[in-house]
Amino acid sequence: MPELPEVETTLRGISPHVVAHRVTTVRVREPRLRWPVPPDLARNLKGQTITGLTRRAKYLLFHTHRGTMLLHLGMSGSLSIKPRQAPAAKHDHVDFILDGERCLRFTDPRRFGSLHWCGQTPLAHALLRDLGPEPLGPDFSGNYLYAASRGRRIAIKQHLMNARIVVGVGNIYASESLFRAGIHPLRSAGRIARIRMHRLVAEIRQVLTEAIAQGDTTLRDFSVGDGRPGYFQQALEVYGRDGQPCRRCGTPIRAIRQGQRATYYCVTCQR
DNA sequence: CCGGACGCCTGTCGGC
DNA sequence: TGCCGACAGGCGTCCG
Repeated sequence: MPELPEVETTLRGISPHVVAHRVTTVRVREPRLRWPVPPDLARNLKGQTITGLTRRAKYLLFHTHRGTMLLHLGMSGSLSIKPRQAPAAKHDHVDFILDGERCLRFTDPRRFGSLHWCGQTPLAHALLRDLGPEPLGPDFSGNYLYAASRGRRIAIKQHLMNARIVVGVGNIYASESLFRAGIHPLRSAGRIARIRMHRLVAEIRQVLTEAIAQGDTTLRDFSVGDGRPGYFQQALEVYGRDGQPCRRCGTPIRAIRQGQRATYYCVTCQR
């Protein structure tokens, strides 16, 4: 399910229910996620107050005085806030009881998500250590992306989805931002001019920002975890529009495969 | 170092 | 209707 905007929306939705609240019980029904849920996770977290909730790439970081829990939603994961005694459905794998009252529930049909426990320096964790800059942060600039693309023969679309280059640009927004920037997804990263990289970075930031804003709107209309929109019903320009006319020029949108992932683009608007 | 392929899972959908 | 393969928004790991 989640690309970065969905993760950010999840963070904003659950934050008020989680931050400054105490985890009184951890219930792991299914430890077989992408990696086994650490056996000591419950012991470490139990009794701790969540002092802060942050995000790095698509990981959510639950901070406590004893350490930090990392949570990744994988492709089909979601978090919801439920009453303490809410009956568990099929893919409800982990419950965190908060103040003995409410329940933060992790649901994930495909079990590509994961939970980790790490110490006081979570950013040093192996999964976070080598990640590139945040797409909405100050370090992600046209100059940076240009420099990070020198000598790279890989297609720009796959380059954007490389978390060592920049985090949080998933399959949907890679296609969408390349369309907005007028860049062909198959073009070699190393053969894109600096000025076009500036444009591309601006479009990535713009499309992610719009999606997050839409998430905020959605949050106002639906409480966290009635599981409402899986992903944003945003007006996507190319993603999933194979054969439909380009909104800009009318040429049918084309679908191809790049590294086992679907790519959508307009042959006329993107060069 | 780089780039490409694989695999972890379940659910859904289209075609026959 | 039932079966079967393809595919799904991620990403760490392995291999050449």
